[in-house]
Parts: sequence; structure tokens; C-alpha cells
Amino acid sequence: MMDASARRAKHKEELRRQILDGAGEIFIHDGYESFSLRKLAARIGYSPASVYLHFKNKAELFDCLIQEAFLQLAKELPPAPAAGADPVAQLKRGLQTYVKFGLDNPNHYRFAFLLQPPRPAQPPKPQPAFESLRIKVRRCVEERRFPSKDVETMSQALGAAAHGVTSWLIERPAFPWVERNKLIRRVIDSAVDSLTAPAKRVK
Amino acid sequence: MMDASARRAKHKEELRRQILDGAGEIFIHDGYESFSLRKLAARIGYSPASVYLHFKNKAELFDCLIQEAFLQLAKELPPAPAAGADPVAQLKRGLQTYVKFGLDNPNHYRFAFLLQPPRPAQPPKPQPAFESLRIKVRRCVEERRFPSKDVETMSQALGAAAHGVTSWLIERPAFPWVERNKLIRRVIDSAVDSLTAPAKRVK
Amino acid sequence: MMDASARRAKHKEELRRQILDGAGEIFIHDGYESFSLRKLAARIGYSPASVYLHFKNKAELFDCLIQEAFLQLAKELPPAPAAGADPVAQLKRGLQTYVKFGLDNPNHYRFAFLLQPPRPAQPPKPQPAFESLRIKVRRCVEERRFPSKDVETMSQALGAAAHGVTSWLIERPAFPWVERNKLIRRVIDSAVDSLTAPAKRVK
Amino acid sequence: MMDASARRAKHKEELRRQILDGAGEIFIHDGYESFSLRKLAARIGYSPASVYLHFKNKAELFDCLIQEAFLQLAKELPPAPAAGADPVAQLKRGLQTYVKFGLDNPNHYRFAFLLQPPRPAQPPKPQPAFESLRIKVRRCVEERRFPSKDVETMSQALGAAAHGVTSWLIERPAFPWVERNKLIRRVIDSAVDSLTAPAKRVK
DNA sequence: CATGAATGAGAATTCATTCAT
DNA sequence: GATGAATGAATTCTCATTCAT
Repeated sequence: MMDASARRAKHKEELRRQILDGAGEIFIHDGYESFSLRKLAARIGYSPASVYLHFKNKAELFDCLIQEAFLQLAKELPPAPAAGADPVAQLKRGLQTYVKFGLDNPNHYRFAFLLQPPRPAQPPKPQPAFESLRIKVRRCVEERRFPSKDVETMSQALGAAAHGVTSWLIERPAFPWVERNKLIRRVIDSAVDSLTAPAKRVK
Repeated sequence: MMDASARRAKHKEELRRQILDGAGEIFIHDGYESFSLRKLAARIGYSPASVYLHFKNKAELFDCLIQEAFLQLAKELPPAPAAGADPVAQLKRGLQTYVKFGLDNPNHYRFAFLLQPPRPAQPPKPQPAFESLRIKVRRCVEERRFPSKDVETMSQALGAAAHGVTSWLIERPAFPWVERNKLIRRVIDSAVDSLTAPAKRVK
Repeated sequence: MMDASARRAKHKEELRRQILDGAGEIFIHDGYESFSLRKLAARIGYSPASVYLHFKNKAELFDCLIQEAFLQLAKELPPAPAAGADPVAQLKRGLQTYVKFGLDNPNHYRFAFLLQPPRPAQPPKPQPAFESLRIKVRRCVEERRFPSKDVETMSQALGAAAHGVTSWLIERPAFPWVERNKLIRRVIDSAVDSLTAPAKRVK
Repeated sequence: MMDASARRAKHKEELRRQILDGAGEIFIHDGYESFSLRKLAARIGYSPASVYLHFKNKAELFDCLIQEAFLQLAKELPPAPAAGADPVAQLKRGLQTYVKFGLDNPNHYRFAFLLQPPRPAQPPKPQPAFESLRIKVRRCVEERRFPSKDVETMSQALGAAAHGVTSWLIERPAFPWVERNKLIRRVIDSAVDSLTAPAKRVK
């Protein structure tokens, strides 16, 4: 049979995965700036030169990691909000998924939203995750659940809040956090619920 | 007189400042990871070896920068909440100061809350900023402005939201943000106001 | 029939040619020192490993290129000096051919006479071109066209002059040379003509 | 005394010399393309990093070697041709000096005239040596020693011949050359003497 | 016959750090 | 107190070469 080449291709794919996963792990354990192709190679048990058989150079490997993070997130997010359902509940669920994704895939999240790699000309990354948020907010506005009509500001505010918990929980694991889910719920509920009530001006 | 030694001490202090300031500038201009002691030395007009007369090594210099960031933030925050004033308003003001500090001192903020430098044994940093937040929340609870009594959860939720806007605005300057102050107000108001109302359960 | 093996041999020969030609082209386009087997393989559309089916290693490939350069030159040179013709004119013509060959095949010339490749044990290359020169000079001596009888010295002097123009024109293309052919004629005529006259001693 | 810094400066200068000399030797022994800073460092008994204390990078080291070669040659050449002397004799002496310089400083000569380093943007090197040749030829023309008036062609032809012997003797030391000086005299005399006689056309 | 995969060796360069002066 | 000199270790990356398939 011709599975010789098939096996090869599969092996290649697996090694590629090993490289990407290994890179992610190093980023978590050793921090961004102490990442090196040598360490990566050592971790996966190959020679440094072998990495170049799969990625043109360090930058390409980076791009790949980021790309993957976004793809993963896109896959995770509930794609089309069901028509009849409560839009506010859907919004909350979306935010929760977002946060949960970050906590479940901390390295992916880091790549996508935390690391500021010094790559000069990165393609203007799409923000599919953010667009998905906008859609949900817009729905709430259309169904008169939010008094304000400023979709963009509300979306950004919600995104910021969600990003805040996520990143903090990820980056400061040593902090004596209260129970995770309670905290997340608290942040999201606060951010969303306040949008349903007329704004108070306490100063 | 002890003129001589006094002058010496003063000079030492000044050079130390130069080093720290120079480091901060390099971080801003060249990015975190392209920082090097050589560049620092070149910038301040001393030899690389001279830095070691003031800091044991790179890690200590880093610790110092972080320390300073925290101190700076502590100085910025309204220290003692005035007794009579509206505690909710004070809470909001505190959060606003926090965010504003981050935006005004992005490198300080980065040091204090974003970077996860590869320093092996960092002392468990105090979180004076966070304690100050707790105090303000507690005040609101004590004065019956918040139905919940869970100071810690509320504090962490508020902190997370504030951190979210700050870090996002800092790290993603290219994003088409709405007007900064509007966004910040939106986040903080949402986070705080919702605490004053009985929790809604939308699921 | 032995069709199959014949075809195979032919294919092998063709590939060998492709390799040698490709190598030559790379030398011209990218310069000597940026030559690599990988680039060569890429250019001819084979894998690097395939080159090793035809050449033991890089050094052998080099030797082959040099050999070829010499062969090429030998082919170019007017082989047997026609008996009756003017030997001085024939000598000039030979030198001219030599120079022209270099200018027309700069990479061949470089291989044969300019590069000092780091090949540890090169066989003491034959100098067919030089021998051909000697023959022509000897003829002139035999026919009493040159007062001196020192064939070797005259041959070497003529060769040096010819080599001088050739290599200089090849290696310094940016220099504001006078018209090529005029220069070449000038050099060769000078070198040869002076041999026909009794030596002057100006000191 | 303050000879501490003086000693230091001297040592620095010496090391610089060691580096340049070592580089030259490596070029001769190992060939141009197998030159590396590592080998250089090993040869002079320092660490590779130390070379960077004296030269910004490989290219700068190269430039320096070339510069030096030209300077050395310029120093060697008889600068101002004495007014009354025989201009033809002076021309010959100039060419002889040129050749002799090459043979005495083969690595200098190589740098200046043989190596074609792959440095993209080299400053348009001056050719003081060539200008000196032109001057001498012009003098011969002015004093009616050469029938032709084409200073440039004659200069280039003479230069080419001189370069021919020099480079050949340098690059092919294994060749069974006739006695060096005889050969050199032969080449130079031929090239110059023929200029004094009316051109023959043997074609 | 041809090649994909793999690698050891080596390239240039930078850096944090030490130490004698 | 300050520094020039020096370096070991690390970085990214390329290359010639081998070998199982």
C-alpha cells in the first residue's frame, strides 16, 4: 500500500503539533522572553535545526501560534446566537465562554491577547471574538433590553471587563482569589446587568 | 565636615535615579525584550560595569523598577478616604485614579501588573493598591450601600474590571477604541453601580 | 533490448549536466561564496540528497567544474597551429582567444584561474592552455622571429599579461575601462611585439 | 605616572594588529571563504567576542584590511616622480615597485586587488595606485617618449600586465615559474618598451 | 532512482557579568 | 568610584551530509 507517504505526512503533522505545544509550554513555564528555539528543540527531543523543517524561522512559528489561538477561540465561541432566546442571557453566556476559554487555554489566550511580540509587520489581526461580542450586544439593543444604544462603547466595556478577569486569573495564579466561578459571575453580571438599568450618576 | 561623604551619597543617589529612569525609557522606546544593560549604560553615559556598583544584577534592577512602580501607584491613590464623603463616589474615584495612573505611566503599569519577568525568587509583592480598594469597598458595605457583604469578591471583581480596561488600552493602542474617558467611565460605573442594586438573576 | 539501461544512463548524464550548469549559474548570479548545495538543488528542482548520487561531495563537484573549465578552454583554443601561417600572428590570435574565452565564460575562468578553493588535495592540474602557448612561442623562436631563445620566460610573460587583462576586466567590471578590444589588443600587441625587437635596456 | 592608560592604549593597538594580521594569515592559508571570526579568535588566542571590542563586525574588519592594503601600497610607491629623470625609467621603476609590493605583501595585495568580497555597498574605492601610474605615463607622453598619446589606454594596458604577473605569482605558487625577477623584468620591459616604438600591425 | 527527515557542526552576533587597574 | 578588557554562554540560523524508506 502507499501508506508510506501517508505515515510520513502524519508523522510530520504530529511533530508540528509537538513543536507548537512545546513552544506554548515553554512560554508558560519560562516566560516569553526566555523562549528560544534551542530550548524548544531540547524539550521536544529534536535538534534545533529540525524546527526549521517545519517553520521558516522564529517569527513564523510565532505567527502560527497566534493564528492557532484565534482559531481555537473562534471554534469555542457559540457561533450563531439562537433567534428566540433571551439576548441578555446569550450575551452573558458568550462572555462566560470567552473567559472560560482563556482559563482553559491560558497559553492560547496569552498569545492572542497578552503577549506583545516584537514582530514589526504583523498582519492587521482580525478580532472575530470581538465582533461576536458586538453582535450579541447589538441584539440586546435591538430588543430594547439596554436603554443605551451605544453598541460600541458597551461592547468595549464588556470586553474589557471580561479581559480583566481572564488575564488577571491567568497571570497572577498566586493571588488569593475567591472562588473562580463566583468571581467570574460577579464580574460579568455586574458588567451586563448595569447596562439593563438606566445609568445612575453618583458623580 | 561630612560634606565630602554627603556629596558622594547624593551623587550615588542621582546616578541610581539616572539608571532607573534610563531603564524605563528604554522599555518604552525599545520594548521590554530588547532591553539590555549595555544599552542602558550607553544611554546614561556610563560603562556597563558601573551599573553593578548600584545593582547586584539585572534581576535586582528589575525588582527595583517594579517596587518603584508600586510606590508610585501608592502615592497616586487617594490615601485615606475622607470620613464623611459618599463612599461609593470615593470608590469610583479610586478606581478612576488607578486606571488613570496606568495610562499615564504605562511602563510602570506594565512592570507592576503585566510583565511576568523571569525572576526566579521574587518576594511575594505586597498589593497596597488592592488593599486600598478593599478598604473602600468595605466602607460601602459598612454604610449599607451594597446589599452584598462579600467584600473580597466585590473588590476582586472591581479590580479585575479596572485592570481590564487599563491593560487593554495600554497593550492594544492600535484598536479603534471609543473615546477613552467614556469607556473608562462606562466600565467603572457598570462595575460599581450594579453592586448597589439587588443582584438580578437572568441565568 | 538494452533500451532501458541506455535511457537510464542518458538521464543520468543529463542530470549531471543540469547540476553542473546550475552550479555555474549560481556562481554567476549569487557569487562564489554564497553557493550552497541546497540552493543548487532548489534551482534544478531536485532534492539536496540527489546531488550526492552524482557527486561524492561538494569538493568533487568543484573539481568537476574546474575540470570542465579547462576542457572548455582547450576546446576553444586553436588546436594545431597551421604549418605555413605566420607564427607571430598565430601567437597573438591564441592569446586573443584565451582572453576572449575568459570574458565570455567568466565563471569558467574564475574556476580555472582565479579561485583558490579550499580543496585540500587537488590533483596537480594540468595546464593545457599554457602548453598550447609554449608551443606557439616555440614556433616563433624556431622561425627566428624572436631574438631571444628563452621560450619559457617569454611564454610565462605573455601568459601573465593575458591573464592580467582578463582577470582585471572580469573582477573589476565597475572600473572605467577604455574600450575592451582596444585594451586587449594593446596588451597583447605590446607583449608580443616587444619580443620581436632586440631588448632595450633603459635600466 | 599616568602610563597606565598609555600602556592600555598600546596593548589595544597591538591587539588590533594581531587581529588584522591573523585575519590576513587565515585568508592566505585557509582561503577567503573559510574565514570566520571564530577561527580568527582561536588563532590569536582570544575569545570571539573580543574581536568585537575592536571591530563592529566582520564587514568593518574587512574594510579595514582593504584600507590598510591601499595605504601600505600608497606608502610604497615612489610618490613624486623626480623632475629631470628619465620618465620611461621612472615608469618602469613604478611598475616594478607595484609588483614587488604585491609579492612582498601578498595578503595586502589580495585584499586590494583580488578578493571580491560580497559587501553590497562598499564606498567607491579610490585607486591611488592607478592614478600614480597614469601620471608617470602622462609624463612619458609629454616628453615625447611614446608615439601614442592615449594615456588612458596605455596606463590600463601597463596596469593589466603588471597585475597579471603579480597575481599569478601570488596565486599559483606551485607553478614552475622561471626566476621571478627575470619574469617580472620581462613583462614590464615588454609592456613599456613596445610603447616607445611605432606600433606594428602584424594582425 | 529519488527524497524527506534529521542532525552535528559551525556561522555571526549579543549579552550579563567579572576583575584588574 | 569608575571602567576597559575580556569572556562564557547564549541567541538565530545555514549548511553539508547521511540514511531509511
